Amino acid sequence: MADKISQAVISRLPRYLRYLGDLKDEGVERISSHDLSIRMHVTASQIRQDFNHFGGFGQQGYGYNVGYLYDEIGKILGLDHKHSMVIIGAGNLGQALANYMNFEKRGFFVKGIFDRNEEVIGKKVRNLEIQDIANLESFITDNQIEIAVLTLPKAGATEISKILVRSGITAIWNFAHVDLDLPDNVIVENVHLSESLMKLSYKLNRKK
Amino acid sequence: MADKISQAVISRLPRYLRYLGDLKDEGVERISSHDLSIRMHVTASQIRQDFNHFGGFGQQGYGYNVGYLYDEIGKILGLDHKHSMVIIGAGNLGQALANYMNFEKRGFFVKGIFDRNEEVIGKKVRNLEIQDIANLESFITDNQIEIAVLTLPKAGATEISKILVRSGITAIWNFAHVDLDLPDNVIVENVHLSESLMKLSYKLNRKK
DNA sequence: TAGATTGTTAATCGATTAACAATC
DNA sequence: TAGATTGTTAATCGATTAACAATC
Repeated sequence: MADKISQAVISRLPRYLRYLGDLKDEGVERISSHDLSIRMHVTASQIRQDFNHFGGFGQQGYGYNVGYLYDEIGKILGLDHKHSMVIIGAGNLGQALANYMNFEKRGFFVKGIFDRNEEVIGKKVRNLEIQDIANLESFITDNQIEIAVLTLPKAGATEISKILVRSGITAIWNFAHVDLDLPDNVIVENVHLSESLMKLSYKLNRKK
Repeated sequence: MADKISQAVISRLPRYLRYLGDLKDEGVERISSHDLSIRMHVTASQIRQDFNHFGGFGQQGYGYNVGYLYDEIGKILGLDHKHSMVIIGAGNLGQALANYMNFEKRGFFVKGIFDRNEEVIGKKVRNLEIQDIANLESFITDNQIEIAVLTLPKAGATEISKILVRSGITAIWNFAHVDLDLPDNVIVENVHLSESLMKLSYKLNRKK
C-alpha cells in the first residue's frame, strides 16, 4: 500500500472526507460502500478500490465505521498536523484567504502576510500586519513556514518563487496564472481561477 | 469532430491558450507541436490529438500559426462572446472576484453583487452597489444574466441555487464547499479551495 | 450458521503515446 | 523535389468497473 497513488485517487480524498464529515454530523455510525456510492454518485467499486490503496479500513459484512474512516482519511491528508503558511500578495484575494476561518479548523494557520506595495504595508488584515516583502526570506526561516500562498500577478510570482526556494520553503499554493519552474523537492498546487472560468465558458458554448 | 470531448482535453485548453498568448507576445508566428511540447512539458502527440478533436488547425510541414490557433481555441472556449455574471455573497472572496479585472479582458462582466446581510447592502464594491438578495431573481431575468458566482457558506449556497434554477440561470460557478443538486440544463463548475489545500497537504505529508 | 459486505483479482473502458502515411 | 510536420491509426498504458472469493 501507499506506493504510487494516482492523482485521480488523491483528488477524490477530500470529497470523501466531506461526505464522511456530513455523515458524522447526521449521527451515522457505519456505512457500506454501496450506500456511500449512492450518496456520492460514484461506484461502490471505486470507493473500495480507493480506500484499499491505503490499507483495509472496512470490515466484511459490516461496512466502514464513519468516525474511524474520517480520521484515517484526515491522517492521509495530513490534517492531523498543524501547518504554517504565509500569504504573499495582500490584494483582494490574499486578504480573502487570510480572513477565511475554515482553514484554521483544518490546521492551516496564516502566520504572515506580505506585499511589495508600500501603501498597504503596515495595514492590518485580521490580526496580522502586512509586512514588506523584503522581510519574507528571514521570516520563513525564523518561523519555519511550510507553505507559501502566492496571490500576486504572474510577473511577481515567478520572481518571488526564486526567493521562496532559496529560503527553503516546502510547498507553494499558487494562485498566479503561471507555471512555476521549481526544483523537485518543492511541492506546488495550482489554483488557476481563470482556467476554471474558461472551462465553464466552454460548457456554456457547447450547450448552444 | 466536436462529438464527445473528454474532460481531460477541455481542462488542457486554457493552458494551451495561455502558452499561445505568451508566444504571440514574444512575436512568434508559427510553432510545431514538437516545439510547443518542449515548452509545455507535454508530448507532441497529445497536443496534436487534442487540437484535432476540434478540426485541423495546422498544416503539414509548417506547424501551427500561433495567432490563428490562439483565436480558434478562444472561440472553442467561448471567449469571443461577452458573458454576464452576478456574484452572490459579498464576503472577502466575492469582493475579490468582483475586483479582479482580468475576467473582463476575457469577456466576463460582473453586472451585480448580492448579499443577504443588511450591514453590507448598499456598500460599493468597485462600481457596484451590493444589493439585497431579495432582488436576485428579478435582476437575473431583467438583465439576462448567464453566470452566477456563488461565494457564500454552504448552507446558503444550496438554498440560493434553487432560486437560481427558478430564475433560469444558465451556469453556476460554485465556490461553496458543497455539491449542488441541479437539473441537467444548468452548468456547474466547482472551485473547492479547501480541497485544493488538502491535496497540497497530502503531498506535504507524503514527502516525509 | 446465513447474510452482508469487504478486499482483491480480472475484464473493460478510456486516455495517452507511438508510429507512419498523407501532404504542405 | 526533399524535408518537415501534421492528421490519424494502432499500440500501450492506466484507471474504472465488474465479479467473486474471503471473512466478519
